[in-house]
Amino acid sequence: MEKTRSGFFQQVYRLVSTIPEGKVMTYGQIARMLGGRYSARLVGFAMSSCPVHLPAHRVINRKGEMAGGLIFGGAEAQRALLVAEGVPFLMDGRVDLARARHTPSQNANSFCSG
DNA sequence: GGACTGACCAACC
DNA sequence: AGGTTGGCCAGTC
Repeated sequence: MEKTRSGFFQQVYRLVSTIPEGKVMTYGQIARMLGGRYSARLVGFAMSSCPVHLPAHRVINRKGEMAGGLIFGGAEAQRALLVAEGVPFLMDGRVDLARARHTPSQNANSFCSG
């Protein structure tokens, strides 16, 4: 009955929903943290679905770029949201994963018990 | 009911 | 050092 077992997507949504402001996560990191390195594709696809109001704008690719979620209105809007939250960017216009990368304490269930 | 598609990443050579 | 391929899950026609 654990939602976490309902599906890989649920795990992604759960993890993404725990990303604080001013922080971002990469598909690979989420995928690897969930178990598979090849699952990155699912993470990206999970965002594409965006069935719920998830901070998908805080999820970007490995290079720090954004796919321009068709849900936000475009990569520009996507980046605007991150900038508004205070996410550090590089001169190239990419997210500074070096500082914006969010690293959960291997336990993103901080709200699970709550 | 079956096959294709879809915001990617990392190992292999 | 770079180019190519494999792989995961869910939704849709």
